[in-house]
Amino acid sequence: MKKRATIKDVAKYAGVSTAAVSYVLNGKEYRVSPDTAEKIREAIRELNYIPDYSARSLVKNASKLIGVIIPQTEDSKQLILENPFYSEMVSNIESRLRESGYHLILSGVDKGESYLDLSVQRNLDGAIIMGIYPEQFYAELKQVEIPIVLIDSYINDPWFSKVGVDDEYGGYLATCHLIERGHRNIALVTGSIRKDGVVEKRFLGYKRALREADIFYNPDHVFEHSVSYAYGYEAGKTIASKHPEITAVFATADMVAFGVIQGIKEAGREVPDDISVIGFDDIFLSRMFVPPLTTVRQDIALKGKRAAELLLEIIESDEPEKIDRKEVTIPLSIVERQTVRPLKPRS
Amino acid sequence: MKKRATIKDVAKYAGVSTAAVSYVLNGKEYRVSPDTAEKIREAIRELNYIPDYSARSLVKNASKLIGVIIPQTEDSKQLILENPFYSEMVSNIESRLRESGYHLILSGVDKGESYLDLSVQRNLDGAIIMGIYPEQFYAELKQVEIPIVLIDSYINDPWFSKVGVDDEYGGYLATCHLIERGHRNIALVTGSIRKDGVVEKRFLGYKRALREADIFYNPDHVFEHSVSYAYGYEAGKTIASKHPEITAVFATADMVAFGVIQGIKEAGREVPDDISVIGFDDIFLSRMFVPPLTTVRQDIALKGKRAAELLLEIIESDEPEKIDRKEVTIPLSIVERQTVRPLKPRS
DNA sequence: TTGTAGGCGTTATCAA
DNA sequence: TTGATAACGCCTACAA
Repeated sequence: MKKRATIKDVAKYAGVSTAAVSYVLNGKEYRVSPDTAEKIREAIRELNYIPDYSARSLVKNASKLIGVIIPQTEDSKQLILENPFYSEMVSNIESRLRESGYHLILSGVDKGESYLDLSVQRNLDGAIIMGIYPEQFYAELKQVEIPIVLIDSYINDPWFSKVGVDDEYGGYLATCHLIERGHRNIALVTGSIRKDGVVEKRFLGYKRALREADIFYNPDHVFEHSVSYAYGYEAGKTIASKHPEITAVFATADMVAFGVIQGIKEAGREVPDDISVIGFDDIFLSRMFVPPLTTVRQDIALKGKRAAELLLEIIESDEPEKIDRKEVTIPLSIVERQTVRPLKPRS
Repeated sequence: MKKRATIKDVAKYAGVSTAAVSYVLNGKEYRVSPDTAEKIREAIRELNYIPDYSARSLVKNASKLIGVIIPQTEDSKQLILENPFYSEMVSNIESRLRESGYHLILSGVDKGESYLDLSVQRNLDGAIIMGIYPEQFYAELKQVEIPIVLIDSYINDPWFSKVGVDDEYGGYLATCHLIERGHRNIALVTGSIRKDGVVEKRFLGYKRALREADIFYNPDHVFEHSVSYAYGYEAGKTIASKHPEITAVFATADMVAFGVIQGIKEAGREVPDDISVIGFDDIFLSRMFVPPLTTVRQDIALKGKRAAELLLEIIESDEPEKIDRKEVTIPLSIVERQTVRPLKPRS
């Protein structure tokens, strides 16, 4: 195997010192005569020289590596990447990062494990984190002192930048949409309502909408378990078969909504004729679902892109420690498709 | 910011040399007295020492980093990760890799770009590549001389290991399934048929099945463009409205099948009552689609896992150059759900 | 069983 | 404008 060319080889080939080569490599050409610069560039081309980022990372203490963490499945094995919501975001993060010359290490984190290892082993320049983790997890992360942006998190710590949506408002919007169409017995189907999680906020929005409409909040109408198609399916069946009073459901994620609809059909009832369903996220599948899903739309691609940009902004500032942490909120809107129908003609 | 502990700090703290520390770090404890070993371990714990992989990569010439490449969208911006087929695979690759202490750099590669840069910059220990690229791309990759496994590729080069399915057979299976149920006018809806691509093989299988059943192959019945929901939708509409003779379609990917079905419905006809549809892949959505999709199943998770294992096997062998490249083929089977119906009672 | 020292590929300091 | 040379953090002969 022919050894790869190092900076020394280039220097020798061009008849200069390694320092000179390093200069032209790092945009300090002004430190070198145009003549030698050309010779060096020639040598680089000729030898097919490509710098070693490990060596660079060692001396510059910057790896051009960004960590991206996404939640894992319950059994804590696979990434939850199958959820289009995450993959769409990762995809956009990657392209934005690559555009700026950074690479992305994609990883899950085992339950109880810390991300400390990876981030210091690899000398990460920054990290983007999706999902909710134990407090402990964030505490450790802070110690590493690398810039971090949290996606969809309500962790309140000035060290972290955040991008998310107004989940409470989203929940409110969805529920109002249903209420305005005459529904009063509205179920909530959702993943587990953890303190300070997005789901809790959506839940809060749901309750606020009910309250403002003077509808009695009925705990029996909230179906809480996991954000998955499978659970939605279960809940849908239950609702359709055991809760004739329920005429509409708000599912806190599109994937869950799909399950709910399927479950309802399985139980022999129709959407939206018998029961209306509204989702949350507007993943690209929602458009192609049958029937197309009415949902609370957020711009997922934008979310990923903004997260990447926020991070880069901090990393590339002169004083990363000093720069203000930001919080960007992606707008929300209802997109009406075909899973919600007015219960009765408006009076 | 408190500096991170280095091996020197550990050595000093434990009152030994850096060599000793390195020994226990690298499983060569037999070179050290149990006593000092304990002291060292203590120091590591105390100082929260975590080795720097960059430095390690430099001296060991091994980065514990694996590159994973997935195709990009046509506009060559985002990754095609939204396609659940890919995300499911990536997810499984990641978990298998992490299990063995490797990390994954996820990346797309711009049209015309090479992957050379990334792989040598990062000193990748190996790479897993999905999708089809220009010949040139593979040629360059070979030069880097790192172990590589190709997923779903028909590139024929002993340097590359491969994991895939028997696509020709899959296409054959799908088409036979339709023929056996009395269909004779069977459309093929597919991404572009490139030489040596999986799609071409499936196309070949389709033709073989027709031939064996003495059905005339009608080029007007193949709809070839891109593997996307959107194109499937177009094709579905066209088929339903302009080709009354067609009673069944074989879509070469589930995502396309979804589009086809939607298009057919849009044109006012029903699946499977008017037209039967069979897909390919069995992504997890196929189960939850309405109606549940009949399709050619491949175990996507297994595919990712096997790819990772194949790669690790080569990397961790003593003589990576010598080890035999392998080709693993994931089995295929038809899973009958509700989008295909017999055209007429069997005679 | 232990420690010394050279080297991995870069960058950056400091003289020349 | 140049070029030695000392880091960076780690591993591994080689000596002791």
